[in-house]
Amino acid sequence: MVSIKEVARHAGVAISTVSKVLNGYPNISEDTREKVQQAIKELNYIPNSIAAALSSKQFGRVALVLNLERQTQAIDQIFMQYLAGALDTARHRNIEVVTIFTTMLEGMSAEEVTRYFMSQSISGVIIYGLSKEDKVMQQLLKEQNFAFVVVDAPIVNARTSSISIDHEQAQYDVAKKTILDDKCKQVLYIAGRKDGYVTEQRIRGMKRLVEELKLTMMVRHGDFSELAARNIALEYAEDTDVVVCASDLMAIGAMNALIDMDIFRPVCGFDGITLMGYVGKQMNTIRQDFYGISSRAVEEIQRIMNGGDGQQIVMPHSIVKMYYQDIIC
Amino acid sequence: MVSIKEVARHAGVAISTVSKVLNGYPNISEDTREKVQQAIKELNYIPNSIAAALSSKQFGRVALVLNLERQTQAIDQIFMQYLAGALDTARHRNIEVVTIFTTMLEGMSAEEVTRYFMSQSISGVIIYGLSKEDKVMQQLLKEQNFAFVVVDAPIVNARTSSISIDHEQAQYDVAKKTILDDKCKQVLYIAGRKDGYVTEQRIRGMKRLVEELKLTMMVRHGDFSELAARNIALEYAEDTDVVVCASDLMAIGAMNALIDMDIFRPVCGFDGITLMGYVGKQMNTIRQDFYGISSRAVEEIQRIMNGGDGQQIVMPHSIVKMYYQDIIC
DNA sequence: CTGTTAGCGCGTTCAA
DNA sequence: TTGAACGCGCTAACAG
Repeated sequence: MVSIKEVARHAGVAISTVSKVLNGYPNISEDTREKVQQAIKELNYIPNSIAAALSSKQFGRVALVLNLERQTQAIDQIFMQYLAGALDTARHRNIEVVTIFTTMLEGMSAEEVTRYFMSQSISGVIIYGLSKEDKVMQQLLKEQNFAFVVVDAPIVNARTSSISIDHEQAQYDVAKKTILDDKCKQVLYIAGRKDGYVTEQRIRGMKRLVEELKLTMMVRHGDFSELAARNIALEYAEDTDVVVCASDLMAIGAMNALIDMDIFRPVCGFDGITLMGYVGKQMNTIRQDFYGISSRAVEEIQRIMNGGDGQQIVMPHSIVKMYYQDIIC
Repeated sequence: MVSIKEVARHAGVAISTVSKVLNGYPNISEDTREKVQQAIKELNYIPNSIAAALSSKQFGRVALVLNLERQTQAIDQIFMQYLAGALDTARHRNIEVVTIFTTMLEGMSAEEVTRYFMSQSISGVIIYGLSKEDKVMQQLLKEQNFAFVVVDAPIVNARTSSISIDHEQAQYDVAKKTILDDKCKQVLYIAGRKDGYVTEQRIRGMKRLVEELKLTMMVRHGDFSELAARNIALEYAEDTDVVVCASDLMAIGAMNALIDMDIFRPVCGFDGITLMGYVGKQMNTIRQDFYGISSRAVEEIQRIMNGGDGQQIVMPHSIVKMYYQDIIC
């Protein structure tokens, strides 16, 4: 492997001069700059980013921590988008990224995870799909040994930023559109897991809407499970005008239940995943730009790693109507 | 950040002694070993893996290159399983891994990609979803500058191993089971993309079966697209007894077509993705252990990085019958 | 504008 | 069995 030293010798300059050219420092004459570039080309020199990191003490790698839920495999699409957004942006900004699934961290204490991160020179962590019950991550967030960005969880402190759409408003918007289109009065709301961060926010959105439009609402927790939503719909949908679901997957479950019951009710979902198209019906849903959120998260983690304060970031959302043709064309 | 130097001072020994203890060298007295361990604990010392890599010149990171297709978003599940398998195993074996999407490499020449990999100290590459048309990757494979493991493509050379199930046999197996169950004679086979590596292998499996059971077969290319498969089924399914598809997604398209046509034909798929359950019907499909394949791929890349020769690895497959209840419970 | 020097944190001889 | 010394490839003062 050809090193900076050989380049320097070949170009007849000092090592540091080569380094300066490499890193675009000022105060280098056009003349020597070209000589160095020439030598680099001729020797096919490739800088060693590891050595550079060690020397500059600019470690600062970023861990992408993905908390995959067992039951919702079908929505891997969301995590894939998150990954794509983060990896693309990190590459663009020259940030080293380590992909980590929480399954790999199972059985480790907060301290062990900290040590692991540190040994990997990780100084920033982006968490996707954080659960309230994840004691270890909660502990890490409290200790503030790293810079954090938490996606879809409203945690903010000196070293932690939160990023997500406005779930309260989004749930309000999509339900309102669905309800007004069909002049509904009685709402069945199938919410997410009781301990989920976004669950409460979305319920608040629904309550605001119910008050505003003078509706009645029944709330049941479907735990983001298709089957649970299906059973809830089977039990309660008949007596209501519309079924609002806190996730696309639950909307699909509810829709299937309605088909089995042979009754029609408007249904709306939340996420905008491709899978929605496979049910063959059309539904309103909230579209989130997962790629963009994750891309933004990387920019934000960099800011915090550089000493910036944690803050809350709200991303825009939109309502889309998804149906079969949208998907397969 | 506490370094090895401080540990040495704290323990009253030399730096090299600490290093030896750390790396489990022999010829260290039990006495000093304990002293060092003690100091490590007290100072909460965390080894810096980057510096260790630089010093030992043991870089050897592994790139996971994921070639995501635009049209098949619904099967992100497969890539997620691949990722999980590779990441888990890499962590277990203490191999550094870099996750890369081919979209990040678009517009780069083979040489640029080589330089990029080298600057990242990447010496092994695992490729998922390789396309025959990917000139850059094909070039890299030819140049053999890195160790390679290619998943689902039959490429083997001195520095490249191939790993996959036996697609010929798997296609044969699942079709045979489906056909024998219903005593079919006329087969509609919806194959994958014409230039796909696995497409030919699976067609061979079908041909063998057709000969053996004295069937007639019509082959059409559905390009792994749900819509294309749907259209093919609409056009030809009526005149056949059974529809065999080279992917689950196409099986879903065919199944939906059959429902629209209001006729019944047994359908079988290939992949075993969760999504299969959402069509609400039961189908045979090939189940691949994506996690296990990827895990094995990491072991293999390590072997090749250590100088082993490329080889072909065949993983086992199985047939499963998937239906709604399997998925949501 | 350029070169010299001193590390970054660690692994690895080679003497002692 | 231990430790001093060197070097991995590079960056960052500082001096010239």
